[in-house]
Amino acid sequence: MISTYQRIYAVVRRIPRGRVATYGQVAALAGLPGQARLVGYALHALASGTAVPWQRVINARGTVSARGTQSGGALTQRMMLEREGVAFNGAGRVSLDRFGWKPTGKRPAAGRDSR
DNA sequence: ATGCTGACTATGT
DNA sequence: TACATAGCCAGCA
Repeated sequence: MISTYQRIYAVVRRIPRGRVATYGQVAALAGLPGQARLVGYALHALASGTAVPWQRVINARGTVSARGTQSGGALTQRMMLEREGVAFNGAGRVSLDRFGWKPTGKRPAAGRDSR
């Protein structure tokens, strides 16, 4: 039996490397429009060992959300994303316009700088 | 069964 | 752009 969480994990697993998706985005794809909190909570409850690129899931602001415990975990996540090719600006934010994952398969044309 | 908490988002100031 | 407030669902005590 698949729980709501399993659904979220499935969506997150579909995020290609070098791309990031917002909680709201994943929530909508998982069939939970507006329930971004559940996505974050699901990832929090994510058991170690589960193959889910939770690191590619960030908030709508393009920043990495901090999780109560495990201080610095967000920092590690940021490092992993940079390793995949995701660039962070001085404010520690990611340009969703360039690295935001397009579930529709549509891509903002390769190599497109907006600013 | 009820109540609280939680990796969020949208809107208003 | 940043801060504050309201709404939402699932899991645990």
